[in-house]
Amino acid sequence: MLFKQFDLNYDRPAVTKTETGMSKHGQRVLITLRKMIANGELPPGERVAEIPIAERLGVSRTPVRIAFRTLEQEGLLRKGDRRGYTVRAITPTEIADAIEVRGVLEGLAARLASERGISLPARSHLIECLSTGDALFSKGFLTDEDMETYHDFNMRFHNTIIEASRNVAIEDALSRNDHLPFASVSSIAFNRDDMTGEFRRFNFSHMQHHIIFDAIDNGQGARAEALMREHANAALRYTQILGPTQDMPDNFTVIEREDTA
Amino acid sequence: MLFKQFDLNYDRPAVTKTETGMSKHGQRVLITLRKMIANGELPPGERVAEIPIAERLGVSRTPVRIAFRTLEQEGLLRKGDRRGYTVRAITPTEIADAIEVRGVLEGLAARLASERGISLPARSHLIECLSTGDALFSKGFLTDEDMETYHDFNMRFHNTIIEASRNVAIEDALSRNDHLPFASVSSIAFNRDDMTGEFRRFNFSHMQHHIIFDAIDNGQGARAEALMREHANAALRYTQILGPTQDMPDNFTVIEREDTA
DNA sequence: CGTAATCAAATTGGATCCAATTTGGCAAGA
DNA sequence: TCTTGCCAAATTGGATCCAATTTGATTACG
Repeated sequence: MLFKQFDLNYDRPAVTKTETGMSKHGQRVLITLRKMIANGELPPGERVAEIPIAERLGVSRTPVRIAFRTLEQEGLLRKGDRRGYTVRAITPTEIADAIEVRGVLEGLAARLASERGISLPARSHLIECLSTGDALFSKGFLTDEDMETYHDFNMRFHNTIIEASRNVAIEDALSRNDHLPFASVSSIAFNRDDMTGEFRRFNFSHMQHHIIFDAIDNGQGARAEALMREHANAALRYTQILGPTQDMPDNFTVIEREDTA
Repeated sequence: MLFKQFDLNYDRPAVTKTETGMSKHGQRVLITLRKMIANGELPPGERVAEIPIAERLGVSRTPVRIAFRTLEQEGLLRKGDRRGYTVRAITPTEIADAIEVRGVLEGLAARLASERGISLPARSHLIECLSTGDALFSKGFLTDEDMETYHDFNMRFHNTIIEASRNVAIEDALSRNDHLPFASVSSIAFNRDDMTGEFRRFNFSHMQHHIIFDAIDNGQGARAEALMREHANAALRYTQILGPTQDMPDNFTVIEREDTA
């Protein structure tokens, strides 16, 4: 997990995570390109060629070629008719679309988890996530560290329900959204200058978690589905914050999970 | 589009479609590997290495490497912990899961199309698809050529609704399913030895198309969504036909669209 | 002056070579 | 006989080279 400002420079030497055993260059190129697209360093509509990118990142064309295909699959690049790729525009509308899709898919997961019943370990895990949140919000305020805690158990809460659905296709369908900024649970943003407002916002989200669990735990599939759909709208706020240029204001902090795939 | 038996051999010299301007080898390798996985020529769980596949297909390792990444994104391959890829098992359960996801996503598309209203050209296109079907079924029986016609307008009907939703994320989320056999509208199968039964089955599907259009055309979003979800279950039949070995009986004919991406 | 044709530069895809890492076997010692 | 360590073979990823295709520009001709 990463805790950072949004507008940091991504040109750092990428020292982290050399222990994975995976190829160094390939992963780094992929992650770097994702971020360059996400923050507009590669403007939407811009044509990207292999050679300039390879030189810019200091690698050969091979890992760049691999990364381009992957980014095309992820929807971040679009291949032209004849030659080359262009950066796909990630507009607030597209993010809102992706959030709506996520709500529907996670709603399906919640309904299936309700109908099929969740395992005891999964249930315990969800309860643990809820308790962690209760402890957080019972203080009456939120710190920056609390936000990281929230981000962590929020992600686990959602992933647990997706697993509990026992429908592997849901995770596959969601994996595309995971690479769009702010369209998945793997990234949240909050305004450091309005922590009171953010407390109320995230507390509301947490209360939704409670009633979603209640619905699932009582086998109320339709209720769980509707609540989870509504819960996804909590992320719609980011489409209001982000302008057309995708500039995140300086007083916002972004927490996101480091992409691995 | 392709009209063929399911168990033909895919080792033919691949003469078709040289006019696309796209790379010959890369596309062919990708398509061939998809089919080899789909029909079990590469058994589930089997470890696939670059060199044997490259030699088997008569190309160098480069296009195979590209194809492996794409197939991993599509969910047909899974990469091992340390090295290599393994063929992901495509069980009837997984196909059923994917069909359920498709129903939910297309249901969302139908609801959005209802709520936002469809354009006049899209409406005309849907009506044209319905008329084509009416002409087909009014004969009282179906021929093999009719099935190809059905497959064609069925695909266009569904794609038109997805476009009419004006939510681009839906198409992205569905694109993964499109590569699973029988999980998308791009492939249908029918029993040549029971064309009477198939007539009734596809006629029912067509009637569903009618009421889905009616719901969309009247702005009944919830109804359209529910109907489209139910409509997806028509594909669930394939999970009954396909055994655990994914063997399609000889008396079944499969119509599927040639994969391009 | 405009249009078409040809040629050069750029870009992409495939093949091959090289380095790095892992896997598996074989041998030696406890 | 079992375990451990080392070496070789295999596999993968990156870099470079080569071929094919496209773009665009310049020139020549109408």
